Amino acid sequence: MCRMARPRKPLLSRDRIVAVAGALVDAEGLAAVSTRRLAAELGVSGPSLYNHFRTKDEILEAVADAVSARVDLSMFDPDAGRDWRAALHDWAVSYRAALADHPNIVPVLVRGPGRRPAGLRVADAVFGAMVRAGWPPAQATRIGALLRFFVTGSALGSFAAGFVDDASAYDPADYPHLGQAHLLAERQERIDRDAFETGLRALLDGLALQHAALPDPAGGGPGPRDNRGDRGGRDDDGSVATER
Amino acid sequence: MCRMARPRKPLLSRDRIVAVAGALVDAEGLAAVSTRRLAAELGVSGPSLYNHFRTKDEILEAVADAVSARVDLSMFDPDAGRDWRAALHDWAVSYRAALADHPNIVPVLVRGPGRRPAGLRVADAVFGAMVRAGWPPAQATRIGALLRFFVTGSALGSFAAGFVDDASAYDPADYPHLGQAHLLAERQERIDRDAFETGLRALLDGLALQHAALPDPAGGGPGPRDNRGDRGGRDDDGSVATER
DNA sequence: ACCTGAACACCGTTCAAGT
DNA sequence: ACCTGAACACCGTTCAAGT
Repeated sequence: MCRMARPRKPLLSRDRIVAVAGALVDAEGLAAVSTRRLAAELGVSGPSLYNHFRTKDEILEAVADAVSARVDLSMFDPDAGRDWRAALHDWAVSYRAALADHPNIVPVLVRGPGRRPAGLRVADAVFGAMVRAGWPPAQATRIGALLRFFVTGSALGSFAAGFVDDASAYDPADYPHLGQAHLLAERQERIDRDAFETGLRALLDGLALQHAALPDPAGGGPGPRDNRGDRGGRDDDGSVATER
Repeated sequence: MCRMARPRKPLLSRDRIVAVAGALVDAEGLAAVSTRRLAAELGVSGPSLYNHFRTKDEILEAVADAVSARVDLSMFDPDAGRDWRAALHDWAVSYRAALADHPNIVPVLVRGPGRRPAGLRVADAVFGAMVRAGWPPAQATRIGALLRFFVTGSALGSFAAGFVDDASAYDPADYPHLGQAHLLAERQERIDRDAFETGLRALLDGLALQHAALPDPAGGGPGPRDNRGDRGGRDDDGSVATER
């Protein structure tokens, strides 16, 4: 009966806030998350959240980071025995699957890894593995970036999603090639997945051509060089000349 | 002096609203666009906007469409004499440039072409040109989608943007490969552009391998088939078996 | 330290009223 | 037809007050 202002045991924790916020985003979308609504879901009043996060945006960032943290990175482990191409493929597939499981948070996620720890762990793992595979550091940076472009783009901007399932919206005189556009809507997921697979294969095929054209690594050893721990750190910032 | 409720000449038009909204988005970002703020910028009161658009979101969609409309599509014109690869390259570059000119509207743009006319014109142009170049219709659909994934992903989710320009945020013990991370921030634009170029080349190289492996088009004519106007329209919906 | 209600300065949208 | 002010049901965030 005692309606206290503060219970002996804290009602909230960052983890619980993030878990409930994530569930709410998944169930009802980003727009459903207001501080008042989220607080109600947690059984507290709105301003209570500000004891644990500085802004609502920080809460959403934490939700996004939790999703990023679920992306498998084990394929970049040197002990996993995956070559760079197989590792990139597995990573992209795992990355896309994680985003597809939580599509509503993707708009937050794509704002960049930011200070989110999981985003940084990903960038570090990709970079390290590509350098170990013989890619110049500047190129390793680009590969991490461009694969992220492709995966997040495929998770966010469904191409087929645009085609509304309403044939009357499309006058064939305006769009001579889109007569079947309304059919595309119902097959959206299939098309997006096929486009993702086609694009990923093309991307990896194209990168393989570039990798094959790489000069032998300095020192001329037979195996792939492994420079964990002793990179000079002076050419991993993009300062290496581009090759075109 | 007469403060009339309605002037003899309308104060607003859809075009003027879109133009001012676009300028506001460019100058101060999406968050700065409230109906009241936009109306003030237009010299009217908030609710006036609802005489021209049904929702605020429709206004933003129109702004996004205006940006889409500025993407060059002339490279897909059969008279332009560009092969499919050169046309895709030029389109991707033009597309990215249009988005880079108006980065703040990109989150709206990536929600899909929707009913926006410009988005549909783009999809139609790419699809038509790819089919003319001999790609099976299902594959032509995928190519449009996957290039859109890559271009929008590169415009939205800057990889380097995540690295805050503050070395203290990165404990080398946590991220062994990111010692120079704070340097990345100031080179963000360069890295993103290089990653885009590297990825685009890889994508096109990879697609060229797939195109070269295509069986000869039915009918066995020497030139690329041109089926403008007489596609059956029954296999452009993704029903063609994938080749993996 | 952690939660509360009240309050501030906003939102998008509706609507009756004006001309 | 097109614009207005008033109003409704919200926002994110701050803050003094409680324990």
